[in-house]
Amino acid sequence: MARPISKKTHIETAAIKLFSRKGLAATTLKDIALEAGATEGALYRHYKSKNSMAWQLFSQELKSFTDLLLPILQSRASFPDRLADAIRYIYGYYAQHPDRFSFILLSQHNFPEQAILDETNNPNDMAINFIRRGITEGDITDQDPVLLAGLLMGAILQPLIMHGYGRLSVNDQTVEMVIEACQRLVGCS
Amino acid sequence: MARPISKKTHIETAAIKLFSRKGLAATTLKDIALEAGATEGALYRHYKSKNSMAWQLFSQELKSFTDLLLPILQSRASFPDRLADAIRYIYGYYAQHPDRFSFILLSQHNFPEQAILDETNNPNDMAINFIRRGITEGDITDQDPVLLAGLLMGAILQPLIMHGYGRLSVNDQTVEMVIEACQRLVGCS
DNA sequence: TGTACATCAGTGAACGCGCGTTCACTGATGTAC
DNA sequence: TGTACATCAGTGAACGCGCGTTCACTGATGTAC
Repeated sequence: MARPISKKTHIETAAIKLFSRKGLAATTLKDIALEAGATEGALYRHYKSKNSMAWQLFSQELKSFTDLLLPILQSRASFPDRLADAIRYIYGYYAQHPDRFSFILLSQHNFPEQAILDETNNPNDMAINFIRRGITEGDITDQDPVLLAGLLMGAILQPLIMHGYGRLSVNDQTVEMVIEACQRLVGCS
Repeated sequence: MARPISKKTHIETAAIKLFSRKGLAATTLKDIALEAGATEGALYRHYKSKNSMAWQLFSQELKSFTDLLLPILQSRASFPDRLADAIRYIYGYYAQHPDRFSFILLSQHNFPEQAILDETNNPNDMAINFIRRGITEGDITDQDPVLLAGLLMGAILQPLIMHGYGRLSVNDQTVEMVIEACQRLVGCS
């Protein structure tokens, strides 16, 4: 018999799934242990505490998401293409890992004090720098990059949130429409 | 001496403030009582339970927000003007009542089962109907109204979320830039 | 006008449950010799 | 090769704290007569 999947993996999958649906505070260790087929004690073989587990999972998931997004935003492609590629990547990531993506999205504001992420991991800063470069290189008109990044991120993410709550179906055609709308929004096409 | 403000008002203000900052699950009745200058028992003179209090506050706050938004969306003004007026109203409401607005925004997904709001109170449906009318009356090109409503709501709300976390300052000029960006987004100008 | 009673917001101590956390123990696996 | 020991993921019972909730009581206000 092949080596079975470790309990740690089960615990992480279960935790991310439950955190993404019920939120950090409303998810209990009992919930997680039950979903993972483990005991509550097993959790403490791998994590110091519930909060430290949540934070550890959050930063590892965020890193795995941003590690591939950053090179897209920084590539040599044209501005509209970079924007389109980024949106395709985000929607593809969500389609493949809905729980992991929702977990990042919903937990991002739950770590008040430790929230000192460097610029290469923080999606906010990544978006702002992306817009800044677009302005510098003359692809979009000069305006507040922080505001434009906010408008853009909201437009990109809200349809995914609505999909998560069953209010919107998302397919390849949807993604292309999101791309067109976002290109209009930033005024680059 | 004038009649003092009732404890109930203090409790409601405190609850909304704390709920909007820490979330429903992470806010305790002790927190609320402390902030309101009341005792935990006092809470049960006005509400059946913590959850019922949260739900009652949420629907009353949502109603007070949407009661003025709906007529703007349904007015006889041109489509771009209705959109601009709606955004000015939303940003004005946030400026006047940041806690109440954030409470609506952050709590909207915390009531899974009772979430049967009618179309006149549900901001999602209001936005969709607004877009639908724009399409019907030929102000914007025919496309999925649910998706476009999502893109629009995301773009409008995200800058306010960023303001709440201190990442963006918002003034009258900002609002006008949001309006222009949203008009480009829906493609109506 | 004063007196007796009803109402009700608010108090503060107490309760019990569920939560995160601890800990002695088990059993499987790896390692030294 | 077999034996003795170390390591460590996982167990499950137990613990104590903090939470939402209850309740007997208080005191102020309104009302009937």
